[in-house]
Amino acid sequence: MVKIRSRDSNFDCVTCIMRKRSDWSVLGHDEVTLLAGGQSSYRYSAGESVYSMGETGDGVYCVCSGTVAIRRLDAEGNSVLLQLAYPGDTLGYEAVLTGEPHRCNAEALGPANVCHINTPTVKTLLDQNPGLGLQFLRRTVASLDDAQDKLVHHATLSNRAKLAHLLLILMDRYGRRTADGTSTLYLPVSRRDLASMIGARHETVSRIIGRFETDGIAYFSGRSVRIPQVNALVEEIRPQLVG
Amino acid sequence: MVKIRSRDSNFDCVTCIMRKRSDWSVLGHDEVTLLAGGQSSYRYSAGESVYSMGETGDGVYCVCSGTVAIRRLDAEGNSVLLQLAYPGDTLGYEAVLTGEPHRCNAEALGPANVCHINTPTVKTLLDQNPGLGLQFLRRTVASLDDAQDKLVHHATLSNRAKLAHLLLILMDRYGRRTADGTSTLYLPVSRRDLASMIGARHETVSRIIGRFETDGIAYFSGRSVRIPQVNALVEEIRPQLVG
DNA sequence: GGCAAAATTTGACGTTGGTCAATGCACTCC
DNA sequence: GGAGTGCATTGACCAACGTCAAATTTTGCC
Repeated sequence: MVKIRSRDSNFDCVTCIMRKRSDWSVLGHDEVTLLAGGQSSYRYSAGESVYSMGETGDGVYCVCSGTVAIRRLDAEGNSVLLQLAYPGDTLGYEAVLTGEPHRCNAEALGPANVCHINTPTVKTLLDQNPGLGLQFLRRTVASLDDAQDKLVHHATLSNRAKLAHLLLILMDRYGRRTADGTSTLYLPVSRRDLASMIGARHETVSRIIGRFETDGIAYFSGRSVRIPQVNALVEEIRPQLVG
Repeated sequence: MVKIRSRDSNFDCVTCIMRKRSDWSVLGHDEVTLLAGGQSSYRYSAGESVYSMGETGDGVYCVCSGTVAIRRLDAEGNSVLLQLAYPGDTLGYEAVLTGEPHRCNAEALGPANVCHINTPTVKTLLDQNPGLGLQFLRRTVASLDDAQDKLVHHATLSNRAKLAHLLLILMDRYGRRTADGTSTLYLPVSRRDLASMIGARHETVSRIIGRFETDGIAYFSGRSVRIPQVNALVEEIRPQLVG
């Protein structure tokens, strides 16, 4: 993780193009100046930690580029990948709001620019502009909705269906349609993370992948995936409770 | 569901003792008056619906007494019990904030008093008092944290461990310690709901209950549960991935 | 480029837990 | 009081999936 020099206007909230797509879009001109004053930009490499479970929240983080994985570990060290954060997403505000330590790890999955906004600045802005809190609230409600959908899926879908569903979600962000109607996808995560996202073991994911290939549904090579018919994945998602 | 007459001071926000334990505790005197003006009290019987998936949110609901179950259904009609709401909890604000229809059903599990606060009043209060939004935000963050913990449990615990864990949680609210060190518990939900809460089939829950009894861990009779040693339940919760 | 560590795949095996079906039980409604 | 309805329990069966272990590939790092 490297700090980016403060005067670089490519990494300044005032000019940041991500800001308009983020929670901070509700701020007025003076408030953006205040934001810029409490902000520092950092460059992370793949695998570097943005914050860790148990640490005290010392501010919030705003993703400018790259993908950040939000993970939670249980007592035995099993890691579960709960969420992928993308440019425009704000992270770590839970700890600032509750005063509790972070409940998750945040880790850059690849090269990523992430800005830090210190706690005093965040609290001042929250007090000053009710819209900012509502924006955070809307985002948190969306995350909650997402988590609850996952709970429903965990309760009703087979691992095979859950993997198909996850591939469809990843398609939205990482997929490309090629001319002949097939789609390709470069996975942002390892097989282990894939497994933890659907609540299965990584060996099981390997086997499901094998069956997807024999069934002609998706072909994997490392992190590249080729999907001849996206609809075939949709067909896989049928609630049918299974071991 | 029966409307309670408006002038009954036992069901008025100004005098409501639940208010001080709820999100609305941040309101000032004038704001409470405004709240009371936009509020109506209702009495629900067991099984009655407070709101349903797909309906447009026409305000928020505040639980005064009783327990309200928050459920989500999937496309095939499988119901998953996501949350139990207790006196002081505010429900349905997600739909008001996002403008989207309700994503869950809310249903009284037994006799319950629930107040309704109409959307204009809620929006006025949110604009007027930034603390109210922050209060909602804090509560939503807590719900999200809870949902994510469940996701981790679904990914790492066996159904038996999950049921033990659920019983411990229900003990906190519905349990009683008797003189001789044993504890008793009256379940607020059916076996089916119990099953959906841990992501298992109701037959599986029946069998786990049978094994808890042969193992001397917990004895079930209808919705009554007797637990000789609460610690025995804690022992059951060990992450060990399993079928 | 080459070594070490990590990730992935594959196999064999046992268990959990889902499916289907039958029965018993509790409650409500005429 | 009897029929009807939904819930719970139990049994038989087996497919899905976790566990353990070993082989193989990929990745990261000097």
